[in-house]
Amino acid sequence: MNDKFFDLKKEKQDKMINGAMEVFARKGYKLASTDDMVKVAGVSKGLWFHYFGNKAGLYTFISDYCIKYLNMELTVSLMGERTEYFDILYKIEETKASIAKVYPFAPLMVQSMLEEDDDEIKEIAESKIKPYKDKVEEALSKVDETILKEGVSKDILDMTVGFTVKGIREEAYKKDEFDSVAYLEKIKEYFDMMKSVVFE
Amino acid sequence: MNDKFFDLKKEKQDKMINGAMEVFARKGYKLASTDDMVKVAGVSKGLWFHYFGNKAGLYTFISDYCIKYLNMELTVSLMGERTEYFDILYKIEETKASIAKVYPFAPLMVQSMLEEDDDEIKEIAESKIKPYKDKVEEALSKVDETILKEGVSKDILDMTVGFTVKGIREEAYKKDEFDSVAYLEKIKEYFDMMKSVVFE
Amino acid sequence: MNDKFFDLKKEKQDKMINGAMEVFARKGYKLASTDDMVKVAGVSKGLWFHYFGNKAGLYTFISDYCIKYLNMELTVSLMGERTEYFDILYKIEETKASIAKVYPFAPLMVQSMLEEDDDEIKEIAESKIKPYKDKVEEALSKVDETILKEGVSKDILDMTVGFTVKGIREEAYKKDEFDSVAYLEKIKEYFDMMKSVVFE
Amino acid sequence: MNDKFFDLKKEKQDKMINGAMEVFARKGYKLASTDDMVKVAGVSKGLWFHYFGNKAGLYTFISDYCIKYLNMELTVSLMGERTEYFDILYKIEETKASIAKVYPFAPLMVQSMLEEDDDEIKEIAESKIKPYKDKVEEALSKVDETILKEGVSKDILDMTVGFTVKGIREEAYKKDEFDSVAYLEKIKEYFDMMKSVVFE
DNA sequence: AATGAATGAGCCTTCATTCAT
DNA sequence: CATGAATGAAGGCTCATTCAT
Repeated sequence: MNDKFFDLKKEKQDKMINGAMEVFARKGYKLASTDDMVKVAGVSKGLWFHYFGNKAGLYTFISDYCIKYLNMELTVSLMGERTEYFDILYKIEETKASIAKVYPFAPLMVQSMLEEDDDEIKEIAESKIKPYKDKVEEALSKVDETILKEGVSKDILDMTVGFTVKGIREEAYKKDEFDSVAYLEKIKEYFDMMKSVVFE
Repeated sequence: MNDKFFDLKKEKQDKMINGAMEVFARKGYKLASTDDMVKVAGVSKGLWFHYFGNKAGLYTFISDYCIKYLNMELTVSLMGERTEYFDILYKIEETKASIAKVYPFAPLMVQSMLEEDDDEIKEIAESKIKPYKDKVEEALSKVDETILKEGVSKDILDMTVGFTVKGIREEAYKKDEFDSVAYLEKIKEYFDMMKSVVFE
Repeated sequence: MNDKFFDLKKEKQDKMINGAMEVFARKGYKLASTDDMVKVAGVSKGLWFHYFGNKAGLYTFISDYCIKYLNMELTVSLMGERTEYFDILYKIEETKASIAKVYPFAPLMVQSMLEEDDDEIKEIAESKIKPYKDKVEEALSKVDETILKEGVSKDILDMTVGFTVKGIREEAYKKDEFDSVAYLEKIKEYFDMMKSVVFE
Repeated sequence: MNDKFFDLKKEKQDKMINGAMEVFARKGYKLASTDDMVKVAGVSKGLWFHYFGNKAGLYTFISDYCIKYLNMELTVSLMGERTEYFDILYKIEETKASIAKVYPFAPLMVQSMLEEDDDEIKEIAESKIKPYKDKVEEALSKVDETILKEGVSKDILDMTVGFTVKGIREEAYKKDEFDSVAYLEKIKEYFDMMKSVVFE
C-alpha cells in the first residue's frame, strides 16, 4: 500500500476504511465490488487503487487495521482481574461494540474474516485474524476453574456460546444500522441465562 | 422450467440436482458458477439452460425441490406423538440427515437459503423456505408447556439452539464429506446437555 | 492455452491467428488491444480468452506458432547446397514472403518479436524467437569463405544488410497490403547491388 | 502551451524537456506515461499539464523544440562547402551527436518522430519533422554528381544508408547511456567502408 | 507556481447466456 | 436431446487529466 494514505485527513481515511470494511464484511472478498465502495464511501474508483494497489491489497490493509485496532482496545479493556468466563467474553463483545462507534462494521469484519473462503485471500484473512484469536485464547486461559454443573461439558459450552454470539452479531447487522446498545443487551441477557444454568 | 426434465433418467436428474445444490449451498447464489456445476455434475453447460432457462430459474427449481422433498419427509417423520422440545428438534435434524443420503447438500442448502442476500434472488429464497419454516413452527407448537428453570427464557433458548444447530451443521460441511452419523451424534450431545440444564 | 482451439475449422483458426498476429506485429504487445483483434478478426472478445486464457497466453501461442511454422518452411527451403551469402539470405526472405500468403503478418511478427521490450513479455518473445535465430545462424555458417574486397568488413556488412532488410520489410508493411512480390524484388535489387560491390 | 514555461530557470526547462523527450523517444507517444516523466524529470505531474495542457500539447512542443534546435545547429554545421555525400551525412550525424550533450535523447526523438504511428499524433509528428527532412534534402542536393560504380543505384544507396544509420542509432540507445563518441566512430567506420566500394 | 490527490474513461478479463451442430 | 463454442455486459485496474491546496 501507499503510506501517503495516512497523510489524508483522518476523516477521509475513516470514510474509506469504513466504506471498504462495510462492503468486505457484508459481502465477503469476492463479491465486494469497487462500485459498491464508490457508492458507500463516496470516493472514486481510482483512489482505492491509488492507495492500495489492488483489491487484495485493500483487503490486506483493512483486515490488518481492523485487528490491530481491536487488539489494542482489547489490551486495555482486558487488563483488569476478570477471571469469570462470561465476564471475559462480555468484555470482549463490549470492546467490539465500542469500536463500532468509530468503525461500525469492525465487529462484522472480524466475523467475516473467520469465514472467508475465497482461494485468493483465505490465507491472508487467516494470518491477519490470528493475533485476535491468540488474544482471546490468552484472556480465556485466565478463567477460574469454574465448577460446571453435572452433565455440562466445557467444550460444548464453548461451542454453543461461540455460535450464539456469532448469531446474535449477524442478526444485529441485518438491521439498517448496528445498534451496539441493543446488541450488548442481547448478549448480556443470553450470558445471564447461561450463567444461571451451567454453573453450580 | 422445462418439465421434460422429469423425463430424464432419475439418475441424471439427481446428478443435476445434486450438482446444482452443492454449488448453490456452498457458495451462495451469486458465486455459484455454471462452470462449477459442469465440473461437479459432469453435465454440459447448455443443458442447465435448456431445462431451467437461466440461473434464477435453476435456483428456483432447486430450492423448491429441496424444500418440498424435505417437507414431505418431515410430514412423515413428525407424524408421531412427540411433544418434547428437543425431541422434535432432533427428529427434524434426523430427517435432514437422512435426506443427505440422497441429496448430500440438502441440509446445507436449507441453511444457505435462510442466509441468501443477493438482491436478485433473495425474495425467491425467502418464499421457497417459508413452507419449511411453517412446518417447523407447527411442529414446535405441539411442544408441551415444559417447565423451564427459573431464569431461562423460551425465546433465548430458541435462539441459542437455532444458532448452535446451524453452527454444528456448517462445521460438518467443512469436512470433505458430510458425515450424517457424526453430525447427529454431535447434535444429540448438545441437546442432551441443554436438556439437563434448562428444564426443571 | 486450450488445445480445443485446434478442433476449430482451419479457416477460423487462421482467422484468429492472423488477427492476433496482425495486431501484435503492428502495435507491439502492450498496445495490442482485444478490441483491435475483435475488429480485424471478427471474433468476439471472450473467445480469445476462452482459448488462450489471457493476453500473454495469446502472445505466447502466436509467437510460438509463427516461429515453428517459419522454421519448418526454412528447414525445407534451406535444404539445398546454397553456400553463397546473399543467396542464403535471399532464400530466407523468400521463405518468409511465401509464408505471408497464409499468414500475411508473419514476417512482421518475427521482426516485432526481436524488438519487443514490454517487461511482461520480453523474455517470452526472446525465448520464442531463439530457434529462428539459431536456424539463420546455422544456415549462414555454411557460407563459403568468400573473398571480400579490401576495406570491407564482414561484421559491418552483416550489420548493414540486417538493418536494410529490416527497413525494406517495414516499408513494405506500411502499404495497405504486404506485396510479397514487390518485397522480394526490392530485396533482390539491393542484394544484387551489394554483391557487385563487396565481393572480389 | 503556456509561454510562461520560458520564464522558468533554463535548468528546469531542460530537465522537463529532457524528461519528456526521453520518454517519448524511448516508448513512443501512446506508451509514454505521465508517471514515467515524473520519475525521470523529478517534476510533479500537474506541472506538465499546467504548461502544456495535455499530452498532445506536450508532444507538439517537444517535437517542435527538438527539430528547431537541431535545424539551428545544422544550419551552422552545414554551412561550409562540403559536397561529398558521406561527408554531409556524417556532418549531420555529428551535429545530432553534439546536441546529445544537451538533449541526450534528441537524436532518438527525431527517429521516433519518423516512426510515430499513433492515430492521435501521427500528423503532428509528420508536420514537425518536415523542416528537418527538408534541411537534409537541401544539404544533399549540393552533393557533387559523384560517379557511382557500375551497378550501384543512387536510390538504393540512399535507402541502405538511411536504414543502417537508423539501426546504428537505435543500437546505441539500447545501452544505458548514449555514447556519442562510440556512435560517431561506428558511423564513420560504416561510411568509410561504403565509400570505398560504391565510388569509382 | 507547484504539488499530488482525485476522477472516470477505457482496456483486460470473467461469466451467464445463446445457439449452431 | 446434448454439447461446448461464441457472445457481450460487468468488474478490476490503469492512466491522462483536473483541481484544491
